[in-house]
Amino acid sequence: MKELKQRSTCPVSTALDILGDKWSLLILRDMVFAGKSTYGEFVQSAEKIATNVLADRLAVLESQGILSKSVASDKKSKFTYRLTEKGVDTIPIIIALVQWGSKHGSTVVDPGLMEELEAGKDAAVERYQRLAREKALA
Amino acid sequence: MKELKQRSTCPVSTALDILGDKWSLLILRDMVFAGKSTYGEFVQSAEKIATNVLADRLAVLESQGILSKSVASDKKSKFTYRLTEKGVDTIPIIIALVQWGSKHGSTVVDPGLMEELEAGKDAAVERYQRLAREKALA
DNA sequence: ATAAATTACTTGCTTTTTGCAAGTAAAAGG
DNA sequence: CCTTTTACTTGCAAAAAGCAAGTAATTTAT
Repeated sequence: MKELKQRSTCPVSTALDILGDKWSLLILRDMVFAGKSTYGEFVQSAEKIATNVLADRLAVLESQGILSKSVASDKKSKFTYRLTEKGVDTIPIIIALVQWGSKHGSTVVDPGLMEELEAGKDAAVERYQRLAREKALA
Repeated sequence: MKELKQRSTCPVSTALDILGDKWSLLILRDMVFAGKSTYGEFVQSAEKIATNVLADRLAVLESQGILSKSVASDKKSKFTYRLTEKGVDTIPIIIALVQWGSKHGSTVVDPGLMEELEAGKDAAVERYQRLAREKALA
């Protein structure tokens, strides 16, 4: 397991020590909103993550118990990454980022998601968490 | 001003392009929870930010309209940083990080804040946003 | 059976970001 | 004045991220 440097015992700080890099939360976003689960799918994202960085981030997220890695059902040369409960618990963070980004950035937002968020953020969070848990069991 | 590199038009991505570095959200945390407002106060945080990085982050956050800089009321060699409305809107992100960090990290959490969050997250968010707006007017 | 394609990486090198220690400069206080 | 406060800047080292290419175990196609 890769040892993590903790800057302090503040919860915000420890959360950022794990998730506060340039890519981790974008990988989690792809899992939550795009249903991605493989290395090959993550590589294809719009933001163009470098393959060595992706491999490193996946290893850290797995070692931190945020996602689990298992051999895919169809091929044994393929791996499936799924959110653990600790990973599912990051969804409120990601939703908060969606809201801030869509309000203040020059962004293109899925209208369906926007509508759902306006109708009620907590309900949206719970729905995506439920979906992620269902996937994890599949 | 400093031009920001945008990786994509996804709201999560654009939010992280601005806030997703090692220090910005910790500076905002200090403003929201510790009521800090000056360079000297930010430097003293438990996580020990380097002074050049602090200066750079403050400049970026100001140029992005997340905080405003003004001469302090007492001394003109002192500056006061305050959250703008765009900055106040980051509070839900910070609260989400507090919740995740306190649930999953080895952290020390203010019991009063924990209790308030358990009683209702939205109410806590609104209270801290109200406090930040009051400060901004002072 | 074998050659080509898929899948998930690794390796070596460059660039960017962060970290560290010291120095500067204007203003305030004694 | 002379010292302290306040907010930085500078120069260099270390760590993280970016880029292009290469490797290796399957899996599919011929």
